[in-house]
Amino acid sequence: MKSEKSKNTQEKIFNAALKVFSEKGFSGATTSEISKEAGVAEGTIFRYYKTKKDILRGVMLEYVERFEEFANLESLKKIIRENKDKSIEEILKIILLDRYKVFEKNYNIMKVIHYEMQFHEDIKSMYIEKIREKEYQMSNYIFKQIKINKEEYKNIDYKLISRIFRGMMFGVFFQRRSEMEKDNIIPIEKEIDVMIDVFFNGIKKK
Amino acid sequence: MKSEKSKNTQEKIFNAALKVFSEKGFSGATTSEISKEAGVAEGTIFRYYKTKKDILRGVMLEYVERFEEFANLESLKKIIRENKDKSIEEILKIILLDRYKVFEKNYNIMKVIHYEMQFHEDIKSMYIEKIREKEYQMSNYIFKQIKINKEEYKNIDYKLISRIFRGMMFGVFFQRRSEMEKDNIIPIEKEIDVMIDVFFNGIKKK
Amino acid sequence: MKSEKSKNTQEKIFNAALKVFSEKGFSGATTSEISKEAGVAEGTIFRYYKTKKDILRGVMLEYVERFEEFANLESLKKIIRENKDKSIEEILKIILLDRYKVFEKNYNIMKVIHYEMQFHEDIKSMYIEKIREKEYQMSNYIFKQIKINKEEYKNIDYKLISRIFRGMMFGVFFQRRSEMEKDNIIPIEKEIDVMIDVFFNGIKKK
Amino acid sequence: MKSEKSKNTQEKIFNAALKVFSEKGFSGATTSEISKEAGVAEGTIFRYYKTKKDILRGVMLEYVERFEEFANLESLKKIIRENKDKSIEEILKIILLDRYKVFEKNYNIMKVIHYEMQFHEDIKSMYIEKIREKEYQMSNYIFKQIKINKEEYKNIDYKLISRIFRGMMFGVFFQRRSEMEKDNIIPIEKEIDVMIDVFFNGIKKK
DNA sequence: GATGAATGAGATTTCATTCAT
DNA sequence: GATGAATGAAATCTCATTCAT
Repeated sequence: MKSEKSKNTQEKIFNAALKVFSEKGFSGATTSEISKEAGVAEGTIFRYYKTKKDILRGVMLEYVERFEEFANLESLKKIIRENKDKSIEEILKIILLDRYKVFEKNYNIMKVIHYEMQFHEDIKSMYIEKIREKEYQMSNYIFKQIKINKEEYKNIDYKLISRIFRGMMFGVFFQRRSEMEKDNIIPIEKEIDVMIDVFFNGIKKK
Repeated sequence: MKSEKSKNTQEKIFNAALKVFSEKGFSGATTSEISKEAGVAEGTIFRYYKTKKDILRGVMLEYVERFEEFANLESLKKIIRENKDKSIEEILKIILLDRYKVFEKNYNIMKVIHYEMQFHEDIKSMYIEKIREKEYQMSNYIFKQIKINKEEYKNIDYKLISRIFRGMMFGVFFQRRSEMEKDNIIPIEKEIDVMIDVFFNGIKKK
Repeated sequence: MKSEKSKNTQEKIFNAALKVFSEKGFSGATTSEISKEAGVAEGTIFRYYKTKKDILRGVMLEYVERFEEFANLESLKKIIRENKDKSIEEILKIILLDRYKVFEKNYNIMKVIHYEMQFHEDIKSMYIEKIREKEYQMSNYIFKQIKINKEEYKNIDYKLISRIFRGMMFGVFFQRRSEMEKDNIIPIEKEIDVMIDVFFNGIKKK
Repeated sequence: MKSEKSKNTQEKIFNAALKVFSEKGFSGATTSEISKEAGVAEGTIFRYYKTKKDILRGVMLEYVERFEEFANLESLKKIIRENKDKSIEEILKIILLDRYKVFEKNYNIMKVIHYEMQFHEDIKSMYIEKIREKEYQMSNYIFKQIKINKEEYKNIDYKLISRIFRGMMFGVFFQRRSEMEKDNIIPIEKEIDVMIDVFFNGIKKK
């Protein structure tokens, strides 16, 4: 029976930890800094998380939860169904823009997990099972649809196409974030537009 | 006057540090583990590097050195000149395959620097100046060439095309490495082939 | 909001550090020994002092504080005022005896600071500003009074007389302390008596 | 059979050690810095001194040697004999000026020994036996002479007078050295003049 | 529940000393 | 004799975790 207040405290700790992890990395973060950032005593952290590592597990669980909310096959199918009148390109542009916004909003949590999973087997296997596999399912689903449409599109292994698309998408997204210090960056809408246009033009028969 | 012996010791420490950094991250690595891995006393490390952070700087310097060796505008131009009879697609396939091999060989050092630059301003600014800018120059150079060839290619801002291409390339490369536990992974040659074909088909006029 | 308990811990550490510093010198002292002497864990020291050097700074601050308490121009003037009926010699005997008692009580802290200021510029400049200058002001004040009394005293530069007096006083004080292993040492009262008598007889006109 | 070269090396090490000890203290000095200052390899030090502590013992021995050269009862008596026509004040002024010059020349070595003897019993007992006792003997000798001259001088315990005189002398000498940063310091000749005049006037009968 | 002082294991770093060349 | 690379014990310092209040 979590009280309002204690829920609030846990949240403060979680947010503080996420901030500090994303700025210093898990190992570089100290519970002392997290407690200061959260505005609680250092000991309080350990009433909510048994160990520092446990906070990281909490971050992972939150990541999975958020991911499942915004990225799942059902909602993808729903979007496609609801936009039957639009071309697949148009639909994907909508999806990617949405994904980029989610990406931006959840950048810190993603960054932390992507970095730390290298060093923590439990985080890694959970990531593969709960995130990566879902990600692959979704992109595979899209390009399987296209493969069916044999007349218009080239006959390329849909899994390979799916791989390249995913690589391109995340490559472009991460590249944008790594250029945050630049001021004349191109708008994301324009970049997605061109990315999708080139890619789909590329996989079409002439 | 570095003796053979001492050069050897420094190398052992460097390699050990690189290995441990890539397995545990900079903060998660301990000088004790590095010394064991290198087969030297812990104190010996500090004859070669003033501080642990200094080892990371050494890794960065080595990265820059290696990068400048294999990735510079001159050698890129040379490859293009030497392959004048081949199509731009063919040339890029050669370049990308080469880059992937370099990427694989230098994966650890790249991974370490890409991750750690988030947490160390000095590493980050050096990375931007010495690596990223050069990378951008090179890909921009390639797509500027194509732009000139107006008849065949669509009229898209070459910098934007260059961005998307780089994103795709690194996205695909990193995706491969993050899937190392998979056994049925597609050969890199095939993946590059399709990637280039789709991308160049995509930017051509119909 | 320092609790009683933590104030007590800091004091234990301070006293232990002072003892060990005075027995081994700053560089020769180890935080391990200080912690044992203080009866706390070694790590506890660093909750109260950021670095070992910081403990020395703490010692310096304490020295200044104690010095300002017992040695300031106002209280000197007060003593003189209150003893108007006594001769200057009698007054100075009272002052010197008091100073010697303070000297004995604060011998360790004085010794540590006097020695260490040679090696630490920050300690030295603080010493000069906060201690030596005040010391000079006070002795100068006394001998300026005497100078005014032209009839009785020789016409010697009061600053020079003041210098020699200070030198004699501290020389005698330190000589006593450096002979602690001797058992037949003359009582301080007698030594001060003779010192003052000789000195004032010496500066008087015949 | 010390060769010229090796004698030279030992001397270089000795001088370097003395310099570094006087700047950093014995514990604060490192053999690495001494070797750099001496212009020899670190290992070379240990061919001439078994341990770092041994260098300090060497410094002590050198101090004793120098002291015995310039300060011994025989030469004191000789000076007095040779200046029979001069007053005791005049003779002491000559002696003190000479002692101050020796003091200045040997300041570093004195400073090091005076500081370190607190922390090293062997150094301390050697100091007491070889230096302090001789020092006391000499000043006692002088004031015993004066005591004999009962008519002119007050009847004060010659040992006490001797103590105060020594305290004054070293107090004044050290005070001068501790004011090295000042530029308008009074000449030593003048200070000695006044010091002796005041002191001897002070111990005379009216 | 919350606090924050205290802990102590372990991390980084220093440095006198050794020894192969 | 001289060198300086290597050592490892010990020093300084950090920090996750505990626990009395």
